[in-house]
Amino acid sequence: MIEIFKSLSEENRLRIILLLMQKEMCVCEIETCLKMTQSNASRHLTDLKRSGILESYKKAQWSYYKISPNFIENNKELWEYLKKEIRNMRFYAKDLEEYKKCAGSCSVNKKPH
Amino acid sequence: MIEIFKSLSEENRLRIILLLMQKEMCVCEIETCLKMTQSNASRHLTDLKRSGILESYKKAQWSYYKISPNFIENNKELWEYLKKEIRNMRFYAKDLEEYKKCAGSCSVNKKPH
DNA sequence: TCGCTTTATGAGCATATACTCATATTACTA
DNA sequence: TAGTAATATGAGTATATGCTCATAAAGCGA
Repeated sequence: MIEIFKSLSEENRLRIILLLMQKEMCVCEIETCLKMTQSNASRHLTDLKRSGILESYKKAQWSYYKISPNFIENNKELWEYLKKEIRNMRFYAKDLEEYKKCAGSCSVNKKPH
Repeated sequence: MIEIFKSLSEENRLRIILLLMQKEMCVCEIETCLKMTQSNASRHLTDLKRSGILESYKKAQWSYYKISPNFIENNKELWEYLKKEIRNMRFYAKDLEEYKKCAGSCSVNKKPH
């Protein structure tokens, strides 16, 4: 439980969670949306994964991260609390706005096929 | 919310919360129960109060701390989660044991009256 | 009043955390 | 095959955190 609370007590990690509440994303999308360095995004994602809040899988050269269904299942009250309270965070509106603009900015979405 | 999570992500502060779930206590009782220095206990209590989790009042030379009813009211899901999950902490049984032994150890309870 | 108890807090230290830059690895693509 | 994109991670730095010892303030009681 302490590891979970520790992960949740950092603004940039909560911002990542807000994005992933919309849909799963790869590192470079998150990095772009939140305007953070690749290194920093990757480290926060690793942290959130280690505490069990996120899961990830690889597909070609991309690492996709998403909220862990297992986490939600095992931490129902906390998850409800988080969903409700994250709306009061100062980054909420701005980051959701940014999400709409930049989701799909990753080059995987730009290929003509 | 971040301040709350930050307060909750430290073992000694969770141990204090466990004690205060039983009943309100003064600093020196907590200090004795948890075998921590007076300074350390006081600082953790100040932290928990600042994040809104605890309230305190003074009575003679004692400062009594308790879980803030307001906090519980405003953070219902989180509180339920905490009550449930704190049972799984490694300090749970031991500290409750200690609580039974040392609650009331404070000199205010030793007066003849 | 004087000494004791309780509490809060300043100072200092060791460790943890968040961040950046640089680099290695892996996978795709021209 | 060479180059590009995406990702993870080592190294280094600045700041935050948790702890202790020492001290100050406030209240009680002999």
